[in-house]
Amino acid sequence: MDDSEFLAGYDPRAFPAVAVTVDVVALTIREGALHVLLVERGEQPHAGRWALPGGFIRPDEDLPEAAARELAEETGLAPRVHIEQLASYGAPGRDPRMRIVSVSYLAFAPRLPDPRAGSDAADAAWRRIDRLPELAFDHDRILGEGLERARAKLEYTPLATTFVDETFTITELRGVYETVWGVPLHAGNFHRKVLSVPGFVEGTGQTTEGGGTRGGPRARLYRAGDARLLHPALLRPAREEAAG
Amino acid sequence: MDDSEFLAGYDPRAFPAVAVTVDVVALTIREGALHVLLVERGEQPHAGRWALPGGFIRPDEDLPEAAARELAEETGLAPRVHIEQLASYGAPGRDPRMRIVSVSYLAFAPRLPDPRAGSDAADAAWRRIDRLPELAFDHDRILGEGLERARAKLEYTPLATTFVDETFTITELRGVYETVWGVPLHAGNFHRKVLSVPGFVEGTGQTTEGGGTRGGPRARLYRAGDARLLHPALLRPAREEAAG
DNA sequence: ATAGTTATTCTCATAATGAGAATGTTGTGG
DNA sequence: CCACAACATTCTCATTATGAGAATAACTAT
Repeated sequence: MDDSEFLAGYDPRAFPAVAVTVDVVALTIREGALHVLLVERGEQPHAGRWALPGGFIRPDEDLPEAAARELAEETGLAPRVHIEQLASYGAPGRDPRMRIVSVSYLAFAPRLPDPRAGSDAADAAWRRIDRLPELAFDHDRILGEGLERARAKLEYTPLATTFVDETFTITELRGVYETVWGVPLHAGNFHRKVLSVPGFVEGTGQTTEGGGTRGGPRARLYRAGDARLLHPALLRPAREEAAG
Repeated sequence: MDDSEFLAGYDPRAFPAVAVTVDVVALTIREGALHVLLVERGEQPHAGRWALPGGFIRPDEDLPEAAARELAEETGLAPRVHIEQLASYGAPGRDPRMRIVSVSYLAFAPRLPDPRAGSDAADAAWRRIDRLPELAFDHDRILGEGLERARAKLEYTPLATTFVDETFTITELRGVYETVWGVPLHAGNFHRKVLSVPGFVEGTGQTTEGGGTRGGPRARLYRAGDARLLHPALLRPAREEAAG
């Protein structure tokens, strides 16, 4: 196999230009619904279509920095934002301009302010996950994988706490699970579970000022605990699905 | 913030060259120990050091194809190899030659043949995970993340079956878990668990030719079932660890 | 006050796990 | 050929985790 061995030694500088971008799937909860940050493209290709915020990495910038910058450009970097790498995409034709490899990031954040459009975007907005237009490039796929990652991460990490305020009630936390997973959870069992997992939440000794708008007792306030992983995990209710 | 908005619109073609490589963390089990495929670098930088197999992507090639090609160049592409994307790394100084963004892949395979060195490698070999030299570039970190991913994936997917032959005994499967996790498992409980998870394995109706070399009954043979996920998962024994 | 809401705690049945042991088969060494 | 050790497989029993429903009590609005 001289041929393949020769090609393996190919000179990298002889390659056509490859550009690397980061794209961010930023999720937050607003008005009880899961939202993703989108920008309306102002330039070709796909001008006028909505897309994930993102852009080219800079020469002196590491990947996570680039992701944080892109997010900050639209939202003003909020405190307590969790960012993690999602996946990379590099199919030859995914961007018509040139060969682009995109590294995607997933961000969870508590109620963020309304975004403002960056320079290359016509508009930027938080959009409900369940009412989305078709996105530019392969961003539908990236968003889909980000959502699945987010849903899975709620199971075995305490990241749900990054969607709520510094202190929160068990019911608010349950609301995060319910809106991200899209299923109702048993209030009593959820309560028992959250309090039984070591390091998930810790009590503050305080309660809400008053009951809910429609009544009910004051709820105790908690803050995030120091666990990085939930043991045992808080699993999604089993879907019926057959094998496959 | 005109400044940041201006920079966000930066022309990508004005960027210094970025090269994209794929690196593969290929794992297999040989003689009861977990091994990773490494190549000894024949060229600068890091000539003489061991590294993960990898190389530059080609212009017409998608990322997963590039990973499969790199793996095949060293091992001759074996059947039943599972490959999945791991993560990407792009810190500005990680390769002294130029800005390189590396997309890493994780591969699981049953007993693969001895590798042969590719054109740019002085040597290639399966090396025991527990007796490794310090690797070139940031490959120690990539390998570490690959190992953790592999250990986690055994918990909730049937991927352990990709480390064994087409048909296998429950004890062989248990051996995979024990060597990847590095802990002994209770034979009886493991047996019960594997057979109780729907779609994990299916019986072939056959047994091994004879008992083990030191005695014991013939073991039943199984093949991988059609489940993609294990429900409920087969969790690692809880480590004692305090919170954190 | 009264009814409707909701946080929190309980109870009870069932599922899943960890540990240890029993049962029966098979290879090895007398 | 026989006793024994090794090992696959099955069981038992205690403990833990989960799902469902209900009880208790603290609040708001009427």
